[in-house]
Amino acid sequence: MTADSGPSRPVTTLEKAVEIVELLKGEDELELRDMTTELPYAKSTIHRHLETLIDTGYVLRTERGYRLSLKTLDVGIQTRRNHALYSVAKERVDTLAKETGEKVWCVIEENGMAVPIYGHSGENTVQSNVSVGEHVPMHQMAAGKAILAYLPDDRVESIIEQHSLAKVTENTISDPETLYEELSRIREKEVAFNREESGYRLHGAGTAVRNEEDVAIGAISVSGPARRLQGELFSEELPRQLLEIASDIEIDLLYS
Amino acid sequence: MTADSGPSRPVTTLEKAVEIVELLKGEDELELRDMTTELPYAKSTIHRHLETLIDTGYVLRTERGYRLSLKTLDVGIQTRRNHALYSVAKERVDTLAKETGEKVWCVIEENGMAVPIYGHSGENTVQSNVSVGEHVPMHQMAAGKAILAYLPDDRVESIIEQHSLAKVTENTISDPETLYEELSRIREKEVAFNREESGYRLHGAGTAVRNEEDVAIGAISVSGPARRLQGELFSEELPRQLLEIASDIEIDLLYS
DNA sequence: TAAATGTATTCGAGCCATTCGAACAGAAGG
DNA sequence: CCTTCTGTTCGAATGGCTCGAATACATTTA
Repeated sequence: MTADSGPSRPVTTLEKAVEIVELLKGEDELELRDMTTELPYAKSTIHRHLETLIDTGYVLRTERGYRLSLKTLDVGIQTRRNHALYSVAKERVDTLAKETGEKVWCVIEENGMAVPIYGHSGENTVQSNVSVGEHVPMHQMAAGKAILAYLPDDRVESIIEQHSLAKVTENTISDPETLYEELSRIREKEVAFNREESGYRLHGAGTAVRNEEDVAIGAISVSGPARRLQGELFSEELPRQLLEIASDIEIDLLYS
Repeated sequence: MTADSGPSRPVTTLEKAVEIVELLKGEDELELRDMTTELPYAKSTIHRHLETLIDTGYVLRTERGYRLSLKTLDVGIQTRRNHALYSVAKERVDTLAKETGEKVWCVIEENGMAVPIYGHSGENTVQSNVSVGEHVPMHQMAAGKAILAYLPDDRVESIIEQHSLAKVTENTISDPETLYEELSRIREKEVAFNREESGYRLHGAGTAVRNEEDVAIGAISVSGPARRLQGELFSEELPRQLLEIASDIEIDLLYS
């Protein structure tokens, strides 16, 4: 464990509030009672926290409980908008989705996790296994692997260490050695592939978007049914389109 | 002032944390120094809060400061997904945007404010003056007025009292009497119109989505350039489409 | 290179706010 | 009407938050 174990003197009151918010996040609404059973704090303590959260506008009182307000959505959307990659990638993602007919994602890395910050569906898009804002293990996505391929070695190591390589399908890379080989293969072609590694019947391809130092700041990926994403389209056509869009975005980022 | 002035004994530590988050929300990134000048707390206090927020994953340390992480986006998106209206309205909004070629919104009310929770652009959509998650005064939007028209009188009164009727253009309704007249007119036609009331050159039309007790739980609206949204299309065709979609959504909500 | 300036981070001590538990109120159900 | 369950209020105590000062670190200036 080389990872930092956090601040020496955390603000425990704030930690409690975060626990409450994360509890509410999972459910449509919760009663005070439910929270007292889930959290090791006195009923009155949680109640007072909730009152404060209501006062600040982040929690709403419903007929039979409490839920998070859409002020959380406002914060999230603003945070996304503040990302350099988002604004320049958005329209290009849209057009690529139209061209390919498949789901196109813009993904960034955060705390060692892959986070889709924007997605656009094409004409034929099927239900996908990720959604905006979700934090997904890097090695399970084409975009995540593409980013890993262009991160400093020590970062890659610490990410693997921190969140081990969980298997979700037969094809998921769960061995560090295999992953390292995969990453150098990705660097060769500049494209990462996902062949049913995140879910059955689903394929994906992604390319990193890099800064002036050649370090990944995100990735663009296309995902869809394995049945459609195969053959030359998958291994040649899509990569070409992805490399083009990534290059365009890189240029936009440099000169804006 | 009939509004509650908040809890008698708020958790001030939590309030401080919220202030920090809201400060970060506005900017791409902030240094600790900036925050000490903006907030009346000791440098070490803010520092300790930030450390805790980093530990929980909601704040990231950048090269030269701090910013909110995309965990906030995750929370916001989840909150939206938990909304009953969102999931049923989404696809219908998409199709209406395709049909009309204009921007279509799904809006709900929260704390007396109109909040667009989902928007889909059509073929000809122009840049709009609101975005997802933003909290907008009810009287400035077609959707907001449509919702107000189907809220209990006392709620409407308290909303007007709480957030007064700010003018943003010549046409914005800023007088309560005029607004009440407008609301009864909306109830007659079941459709609300916005004629350059939220921004110049922009028109909009919206209809409320109501529950079994005929109380608004949200609204669907179409907005676009005044030049296009006019004449019979604006006053007849769009309202017909909106009423249909709203009715469909109401049925979906009742039987699901 | 060193000094100087401006940051961030650590730490001790005091005191205030948080926390708890218990008591109260209010709703729901039998 | 009583019982049970959930939410709300309140006093007291103590433990954690806050502050300010001191330290460490980075960046600029002479």
